[in-house]
Amino acid sequence: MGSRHEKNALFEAIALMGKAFASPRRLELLDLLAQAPRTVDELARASDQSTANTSQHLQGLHAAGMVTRTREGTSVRYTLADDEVLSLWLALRDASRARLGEVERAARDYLGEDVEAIGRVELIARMGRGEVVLVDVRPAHEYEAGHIKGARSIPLDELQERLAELPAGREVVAYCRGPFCAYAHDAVRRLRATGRSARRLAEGWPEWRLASKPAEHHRAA
Amino acid sequence: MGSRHEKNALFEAIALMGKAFASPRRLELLDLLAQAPRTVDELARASDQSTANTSQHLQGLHAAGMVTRTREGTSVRYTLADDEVLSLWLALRDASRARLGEVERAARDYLGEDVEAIGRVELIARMGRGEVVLVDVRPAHEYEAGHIKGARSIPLDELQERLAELPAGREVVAYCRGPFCAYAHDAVRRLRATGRSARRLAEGWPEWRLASKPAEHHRAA
DNA sequence: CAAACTATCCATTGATCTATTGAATATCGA
DNA sequence: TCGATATTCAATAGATCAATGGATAGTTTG
Repeated sequence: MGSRHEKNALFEAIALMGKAFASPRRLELLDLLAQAPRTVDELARASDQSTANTSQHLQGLHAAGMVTRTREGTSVRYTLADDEVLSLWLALRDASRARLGEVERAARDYLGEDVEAIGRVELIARMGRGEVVLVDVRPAHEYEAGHIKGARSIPLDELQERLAELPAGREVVAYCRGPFCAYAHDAVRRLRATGRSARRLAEGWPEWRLASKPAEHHRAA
Repeated sequence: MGSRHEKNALFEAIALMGKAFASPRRLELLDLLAQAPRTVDELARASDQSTANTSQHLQGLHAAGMVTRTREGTSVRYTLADDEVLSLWLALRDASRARLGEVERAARDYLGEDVEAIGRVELIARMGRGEVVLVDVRPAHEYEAGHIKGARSIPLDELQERLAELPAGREVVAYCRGPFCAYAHDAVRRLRATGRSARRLAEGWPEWRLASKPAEHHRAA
């Protein structure tokens, strides 16, 4: 006990979990799972990689205790293990954005020109006064897996056809998966192109949900 | 914009930071830096690895924006970049402990038989009533870099010789670097061997400091 | 300026990780 | 039971990473 050997073993064990965060593919899977549980096949298609590869990465995440799986008939559905994993992923994502120029640059390239955002507190205030209509532009099944109270679901695909559903007088606020998700940006651009006033919510559903939870610990700068 | 290529670039950029957490050596360096800034040479000796290797890992951490460095004469001193990095490391450590049996096992092997611990709130209460004496058993320079208010420094090395400094009537509470640090465990065992009543503080200095800070965000399950 | 010291660079080696392919397994429905 | 679908396993080659030892560069002291 107390020797170098045991100490190494300890850090190696912790690094097992660290390694899970070391591959872009796995991070993308985590990001998808943060929205809703999914099957291997769905994840493979959503992340544009082979099923075998997806399965392997999912097993890596499973070995690190970060996801759980349940068999559903012929397919296997993976789920994020718990909110601790979710918050860890969000913290890593935010930290990397704050300190790596590459991330910020890649985000700009991916998201296109920034569109005006609205924050949590302002949204709550304006919703309370009935001044805005909140729209979840993620795919329908992600909305069904959980969404901000008071939001209506209009997946980005269907936005053009369903414009009429949006009351003309009120500002539209769109949200999606999070700060690195292009859906809300896209939605706002399209809405503005039709002359409506629209903004995007700065955060996505997972962040909103975590922030709404009774904080047990509190740790993060 | 919005293509698969840009999305890949984004996740690759985030993974740059994830990779920093993927090596046990780097984690050990982070753990040491969480206590106090140190030079390359100090880190190399504290982690039992070659200077060249230590330097390389430190540069990796630097590239990920997790540490800063300042030249001090002939040597270079590395410092943890900020509390966001610290809390990320602590969160990873705790999460891995909670979900990987390997970590818990390795921790037990390293720490030896568990000794009775005292929590934050109880300690504060008892200190307020003057019932306990709080001892920081880390190396002196870590104490100097920051310590719990009201604690006195008695490095583990010097504990035997300085037993007389501890008032006989009061319970002794020892703390050190954190839950995976053996110093406090050791100290408590030795104190008890001399017939004193002693417990270890469940957390270490970095956790204490973070928990005492005004929480800005709060994120972690 | 030279000597001593510290940190970094560099090339090499061995180990580990990733993606791919094709085969194997499990479940469901006919 | 057979065929179809979904997932996992096994084997491979290519890429990346970690550690080593020796050379190099920057800083202080004599």
